Amino acid sequence: MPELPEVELLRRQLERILPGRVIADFECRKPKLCRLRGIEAAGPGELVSRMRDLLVGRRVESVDRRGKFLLWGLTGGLVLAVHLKLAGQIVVVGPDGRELARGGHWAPRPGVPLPHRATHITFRLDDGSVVYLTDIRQFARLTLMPAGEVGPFLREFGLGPDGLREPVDAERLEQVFRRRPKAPIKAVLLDQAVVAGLGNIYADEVLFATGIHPLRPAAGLTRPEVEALAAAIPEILSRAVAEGAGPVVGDRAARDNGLPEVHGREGEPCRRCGTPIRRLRVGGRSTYFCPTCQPLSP
DNA sequence: CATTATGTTCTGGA
DNA sequence: TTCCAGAACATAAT
Repeated sequence: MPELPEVELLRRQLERILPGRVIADFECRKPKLCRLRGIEAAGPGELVSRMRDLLVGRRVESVDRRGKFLLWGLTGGLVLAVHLKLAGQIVVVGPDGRELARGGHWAPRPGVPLPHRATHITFRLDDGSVVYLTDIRQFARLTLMPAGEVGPFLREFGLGPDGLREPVDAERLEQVFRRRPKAPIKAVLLDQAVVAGLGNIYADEVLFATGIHPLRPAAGLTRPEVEALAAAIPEILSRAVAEGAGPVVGDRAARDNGLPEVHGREGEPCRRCGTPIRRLRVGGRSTYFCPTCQPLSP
């Protein structure tokens, strides 16, 4: 998905729109995107209608975030957890047809009329505005559950501390790293148990900022390197939020001066030393780094 | 046609 | 048994 910064930016938009609104209708054309948790199981054929019955008439009270999950607090003690995964997108259109919010990944691009053919879920609100969830790859997930289930639900994903709201503890990082003797640090940073919210782009950014080669075994990092990582993670994530995050948004000038500094810049000169940025594959993901600033041996 | 894509989970082999 | 790389998920853009 969208990584933490983009989810946070979307959360801030939704927080100005959704709270106070009542869900007037809910439609879903792809039942597999929907889940119920801690609520009496319905047959697969009844899942969407059950979910609709539970959602319609409820007021949104809050829009929270944990890692890459958006958490909509609803009246009656229910919470809707939304995960956009790789390609999910939320667009809110006001009663007058004007766009009020947009966040998530690519298709459909701005200007493409909604609902798009990949718009699988639609919420109609009591003031006439509409929330569209579009996902060209159908990986996004909506889970409706009682508020008491949120803790266990997130625990099942092994979510670690949120990369933005809690300081990252170097001590704990070191412990987690020691349990992965051979895994490259880049792969370990993608594990949401380490820091919830880091994804492929910002894992690269954090390693560049700290001068650590992505293939270094996590367990082999020195204490000062782990401390540098712990400091860099919240710093980079909050900077990304401040800059408006994401290579998809942002104009050319922002891209030249702001984040991302290495990700997606193969062949471009490193901003610090001028060496061409290189790309390799780690854990199946494209990984960008500066071979000079991020040496393989410390 | 081949490659790539901001995420997560499962499988199978070492 | 633990750990890790790769495949799978489903589709579009380049």
